[in-house]
Amino acid sequence: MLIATWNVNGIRARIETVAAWLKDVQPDVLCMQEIKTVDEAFPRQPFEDLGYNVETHGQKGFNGVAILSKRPMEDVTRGLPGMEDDPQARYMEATIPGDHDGVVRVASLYAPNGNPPGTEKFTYKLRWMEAFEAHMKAILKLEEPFAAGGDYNIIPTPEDAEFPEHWEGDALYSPEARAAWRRLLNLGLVDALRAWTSEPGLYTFWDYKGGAWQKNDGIRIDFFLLTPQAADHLDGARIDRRVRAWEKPSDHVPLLISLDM
DNA sequence: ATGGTTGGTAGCCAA
Repeated sequence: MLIATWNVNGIRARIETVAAWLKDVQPDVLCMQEIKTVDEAFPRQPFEDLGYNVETHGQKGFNGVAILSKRPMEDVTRGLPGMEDDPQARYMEATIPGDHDGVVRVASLYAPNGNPPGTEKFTYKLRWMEAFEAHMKAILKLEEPFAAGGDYNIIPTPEDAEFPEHWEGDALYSPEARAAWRRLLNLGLVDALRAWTSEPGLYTFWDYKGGAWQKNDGIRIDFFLLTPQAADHLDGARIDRRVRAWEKPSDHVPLLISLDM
């Protein structure tokens, strides 16, 4: 089964782009971030018309995540455990049956940006990552297939940026954020794209500003982290950078994984 | 060279 994650930067501004991409690639599941709308205003119809079930966890104006799935979803949960008082909509999960007899639980997450460092936004980013790490510890104990897809807002290594020097002093490249990422890997979670390929220059985000796309000033900040039981089924991972050159693009592009299940 | 695009909103705000 093909599972994708894509920070769409406003679903109401991206209906045609996302629908065209779904028609072309036909993923079984799409995790979306930054839908930037309340659930009631999410444009469900165009995606239901393409054969997708739609579950959302939105808020007014900012943030917001969603999961689209061709197969019906079960046990949908909204909000990150340990962050129950958080008004920002950044996390949801759903259980999705595979093509055969397997089942995978999927998370769609939008981790805080955290800029600028040294502010409340930065401490919120670190607090959110701590809660996510604690939740992943609990997930790993279940020893079940689990795929956490989304915008982690972390540049883990210099190899994850075309110009790492551009990101010195940025929250995404801060020692604290990178340490949070390493702790997730040290728990035993697998970076799906890196498990599949060691190809350099793989990025998922190019800023709208300063002609970043034209200069290939990209960073890899969108990921699928897999439990070992999900990684056992991994039989492909790729970034679809074509869409960054489309009309009215998001500043992020889709990341896809294929699970043989 | 504290920059300069986009989306959603009425906060120049967040990214």
